[in-house]
Amino acid sequence: MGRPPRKKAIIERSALELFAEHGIDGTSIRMIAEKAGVTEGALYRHHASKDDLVRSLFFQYFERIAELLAQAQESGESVDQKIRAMIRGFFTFYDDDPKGFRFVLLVQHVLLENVRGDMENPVEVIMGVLKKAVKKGEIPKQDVALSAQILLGIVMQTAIGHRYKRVQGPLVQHSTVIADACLRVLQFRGSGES
Amino acid sequence: MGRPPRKKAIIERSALELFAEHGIDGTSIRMIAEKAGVTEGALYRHHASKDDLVRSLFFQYFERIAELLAQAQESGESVDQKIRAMIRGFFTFYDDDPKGFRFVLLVQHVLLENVRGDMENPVEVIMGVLKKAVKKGEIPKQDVALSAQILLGIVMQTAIGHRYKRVQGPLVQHSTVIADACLRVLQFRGSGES
Amino acid sequence: MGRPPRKKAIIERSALELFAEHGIDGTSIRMIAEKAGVTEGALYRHHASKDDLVRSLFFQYFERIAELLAQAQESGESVDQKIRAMIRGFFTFYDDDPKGFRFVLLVQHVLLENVRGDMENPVEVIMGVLKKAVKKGEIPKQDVALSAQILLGIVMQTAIGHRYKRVQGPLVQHSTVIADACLRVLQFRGSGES
Amino acid sequence: MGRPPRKKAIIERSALELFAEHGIDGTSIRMIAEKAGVTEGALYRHHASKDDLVRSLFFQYFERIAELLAQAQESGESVDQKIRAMIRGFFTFYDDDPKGFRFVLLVQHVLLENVRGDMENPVEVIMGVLKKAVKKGEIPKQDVALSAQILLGIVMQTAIGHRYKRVQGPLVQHSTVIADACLRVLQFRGSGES
DNA sequence: AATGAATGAGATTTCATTCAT
DNA sequence: AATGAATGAAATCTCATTCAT
Repeated sequence: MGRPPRKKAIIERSALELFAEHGIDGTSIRMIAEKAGVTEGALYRHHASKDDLVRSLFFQYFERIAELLAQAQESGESVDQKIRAMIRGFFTFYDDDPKGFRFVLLVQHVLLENVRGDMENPVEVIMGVLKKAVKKGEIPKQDVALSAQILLGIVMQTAIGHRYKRVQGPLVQHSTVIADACLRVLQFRGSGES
Repeated sequence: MGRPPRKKAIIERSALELFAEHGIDGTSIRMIAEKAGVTEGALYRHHASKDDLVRSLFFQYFERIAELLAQAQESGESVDQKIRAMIRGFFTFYDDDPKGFRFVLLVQHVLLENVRGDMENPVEVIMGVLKKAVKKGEIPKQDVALSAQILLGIVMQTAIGHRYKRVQGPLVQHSTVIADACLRVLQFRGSGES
Repeated sequence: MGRPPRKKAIIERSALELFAEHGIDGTSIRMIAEKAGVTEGALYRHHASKDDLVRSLFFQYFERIAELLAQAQESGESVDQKIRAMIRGFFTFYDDDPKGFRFVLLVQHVLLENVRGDMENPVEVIMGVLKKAVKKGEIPKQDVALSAQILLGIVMQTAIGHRYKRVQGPLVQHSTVIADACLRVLQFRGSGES
Repeated sequence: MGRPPRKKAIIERSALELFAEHGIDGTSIRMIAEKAGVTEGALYRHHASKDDLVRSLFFQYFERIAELLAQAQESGESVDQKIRAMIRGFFTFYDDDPKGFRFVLLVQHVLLENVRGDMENPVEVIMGVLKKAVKKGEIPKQDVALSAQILLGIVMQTAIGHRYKRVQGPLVQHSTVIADACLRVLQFRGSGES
């Protein structure tokens, strides 16, 4: 069996960390090669181009996040359970790999437009949850597209705030507070707080 | 005595728009000069470097936004009035100059760390409002730093969603809905919505 | 009467000092203008170009040095008197204006080729003195061109050594020692030392 | 495994010759690349910058000259033998590679200050020889630092004079005359010239 | 599978000089 | 007489990519 993609994984991780720290354009092929302990040419055995490397990394993460949300969502019955599970899942992901998160944050603006319609997509997953909740009467009728954006904003900004030291400690610790805020936004009146 | 610097404003606006559209690294000095109708060298009379140009533009906007929030905040008596005024102000700013907003969004991650402590700072303004509201008993005791991040996230993501066509129409139209959501997050029980 | 060439002199002195410190190419028109307290354009009222400025400064010094040597030479009767006077004169010049000397040192290689045959020329002055001394039998027959180079080398290197702190104190203090060395080179057996 | 760096030596020699002819600032990277038959970028594989290239070339020569003098010095017993050998060695070096010499002459003023204390240094070698000669009583007590400068000046200026056609023929031909002059400067009374 | 020298295109920046004011 | 904005040309350097070894 051997371990064929050893170098490939090292290269990708090196690239990711450099991208997260210096940005895409601030990271040269040479920097990646150096950090990965290979030469510049070797990179092209695994990826057709720098652009291809970035894309590949982005979609890996993008899919992983969408999947994570989808699974979390399935794990709960009611909206509040689903939302809580999703937020916990997302924050755990952040705590495990903050550099990965920062990378996604950086390239989202460039690459979101390339996301194919048929791909698992975090925003779509959230909207799906909200639509079902409205239909089931768990939350009042509302502009679910807008609500989904708001939830996304809350979660993302919490993570960004963490990066700039405005939010302290592991993010999972804040899961409940954040989830509560989200549910208030959605006007969920459940077993909730209050 | 020398010629008046007719081109400075044009250069800055051209730069801003290109930065907003193609990103900082995606915009070359040549592109800016071309769009502004000057030669590349002309740029360096007004700004020491590309970096300096970016910085200067960012801080212009940064201060303008902080000021806008500070003024809006003063215009209201109660938290809810303040919050509503701030959001309306911010969304109006966005509607007037979406490119400016997009630019700020792009560079914030690079430049936020350079913000001096003595500068007007949007996050500080928001936190100030929240602290006072807690003290006055308008909203329950809470982690105001975290709450400020949440509000910021809600507002920013709404604007981002607008850019990616997930939120439609002028943003001011959504002021009330968004403000309501923010107030629910803060657990404000006022003259509130229904 | 007035004082018309006030600015011109300031500009030239500023240029000279900057050239001496940073070299010709290392000194920009802007630097000179700044140091002289005028604007870039103003420079072109007094000198047609940067090149012209450099040339003009060089020939001013070049002639002054040649003249200085010529006068010193005339002040003495015998070779040794002439040589001693020339060296004392040259070192006094250096002590009075080391920056001027450094400037001349810098540009000599570029400009020596442009020296016109009819100009007063330090090397020619020295050679004239030597030729006459040979004719008068004060010193033995020798390759006066080569001897002139040697004398020049001794004097110049003493000045260079001063700049690099290998030779200490005002250069005039070393006049006698250096002149003695030069006379030994020329095999002058006069009232000489020992 | 990669291609051997066939062009490195060619680049360095091309650079040296252009520097010698047009000066450092008068030589552009493009000129060097063109002369060497490579593209501009190729230069940066072997040297981090133009400055680095200049430095590297200078120290190569600087060390070679210091070594040459050190060896010549060891080859002789008495001062006069040492001095004669050093001058012969130096002039041979000049005759073999006048462009290299001219290059060293050009940059010495810029780079001498960067010479590390632990490097072989021509001036130190000369001073060492003189100190020992004084101690052995071969030459009278004197300011050896100043004497070393004088010897250096004599030798250097001879070479400069050669470049400006004031001294003719291969320099080695003048070794004896120059060495004699140097020994007279030092007041060496040996088997000397009559 | 991998190396790293070399390419080719482009980026930022500098600067002597000109010229409208 | 002077200003300083703007030009135009060039300089240094970077970098994704290719390819001989």
